[in-house]
Formats: sequence, structure tokens, C-alpha cells
Amino acid sequence: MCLRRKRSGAQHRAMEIEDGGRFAAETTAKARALQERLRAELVSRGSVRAPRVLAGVDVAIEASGHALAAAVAWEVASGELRELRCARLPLRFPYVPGLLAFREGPAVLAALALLETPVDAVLIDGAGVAHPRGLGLAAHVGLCLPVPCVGVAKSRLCGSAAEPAPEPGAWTPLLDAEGRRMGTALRSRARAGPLFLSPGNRISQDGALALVLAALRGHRLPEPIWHADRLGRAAKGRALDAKATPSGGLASIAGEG
DNA sequence: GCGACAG
DNA sequence: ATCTTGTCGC
Repeated sequence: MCLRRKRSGAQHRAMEIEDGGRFAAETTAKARALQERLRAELVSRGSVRAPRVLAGVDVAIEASGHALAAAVAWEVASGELRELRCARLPLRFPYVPGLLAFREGPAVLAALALLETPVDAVLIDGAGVAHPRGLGLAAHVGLCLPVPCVGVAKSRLCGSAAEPAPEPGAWTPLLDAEGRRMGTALRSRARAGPLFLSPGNRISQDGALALVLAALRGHRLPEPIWHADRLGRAAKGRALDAKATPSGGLASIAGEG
């Protein structure tokens, strides 16, 4: 692969990202209350007609107590990476099921803000609206983005879904206690456990599923997230923007200092 | 009270 | 998520 690198001063950004204090909570009780309030801002409709470039984000946790978020811009037509970025932030919130956004959200936004490539939508490793209060990481982060966002989790946080058929592409609806659809259990790859995807913001259930299907390329995870996951591990514990190791495979690790 | 519980 | 060795399969 071949990557382009540039600038050292002010970072260009392909999209306006405003966290608006949406990730500031001192206690778990306040965090939950904030989620209840923010869920009203969600837009549950929309789709991406012909996605050209998609962003993928994943977060790795470092022993130093930092969150290392990796974001990539991936071109749908060619299946190639256009840009790779990493952001490292100190962790200031513990992992509590249902409150992941307060722990990883800031790092995710920081990494996305470093992308200079315009993207049509964002795929995030985590739950979207398939969450106890309807505001998983991808939905919460999605409130700060100008484009559609989808959450793709490797396991189920809540709700129930029938096991999808063995064939790749098979899916079943992920339902809440009242039988309303929250997301989709998707068999993205043969002999692999299903993915649990759900809309983040600015997209519908159908739109979210279509987007994920369009980003699958043989791996269990959609390609943008698969690459972000790999980049995160490669950069973990290392200086960002460091020169590549010949054997590492990556040309470099681009990110903020 | 007892389980379930993204990353 | 992270801690970790070998191992089965394409």
C-alpha cells in the first residue's frame, strides 16, 4: 500500500466536528442522565445512495492508560485505503457497560477530526442505537458529525435476535423487549459469529445495513473498521507519525503528536 | 435477589 | 479492551 503524508502545522479537516460538551460527565449517574437527554437529538432516517469513501474507526487501549483511536478513509470502488490517522488521549472514564462513549468517544472524535479526506459516512466499532438508552458509542459520536454514522459491534450489548442463517449476508432483526427493531444481527462471513450493527445517527435501519453490506470484503468486520483495528494495534505503544519499520507493512503511522 | 453486560 | 502458545484451516 502507498500512503500520502503531509503538513505539520494546522490540521485540515474534512468535516466539522463539534462535541459540544456531550462527553463531559463526572459520575456514571450523570452520564446516564446525559444519554437520556441527548437521545432526543438523534435522526433515525437517511441513507447513503452511492458511497464513495467511508471512514472506519476503532480504539485500542494502552497499558499507559491512554486510548489510541485509529481512523481510516477507505474507497469503496477500489477497496483501497486513502488515509490513516491516529489520536492518543488519556483515559478519564472507566469502562462501564452502557457508558463506553464517555471513555472512548473523545478519542474517536479526535481521530476523525484528523482526516482530510471527505467521507460519505462513518463506521464505528461499537453499538449505535442498539443500546439500553438508545445512545451507544456510534450514536453518541454521530451526534457530533455532519455525515451518517453506523455502529458495528462484534457482540451483543442488549436486545435479542434469532441466529442468522449460515450463509454470508443472512441477517435477522435485533429487537428490544417490546419487539421494536434496534439493529441487525448480520452473518458477515461464513463460520464466524454474527455482527450486531445498528444506526448511529442520520441513517435508518435499512440504510445502516446497506452501508455495512457495501463495506464487506471477506473479513468478518467491514473493511474500514478492519483496517482501523489493524492500524490501532500497529500504532499501540509507539510514537505517532514515526517512521515505518521495514517489516511492519505500514508505510507510517500518521497522527497527532 | 440473580443474570447480562459494546470495548 | 488486554493478558498469552500453540494450533487448525484456507
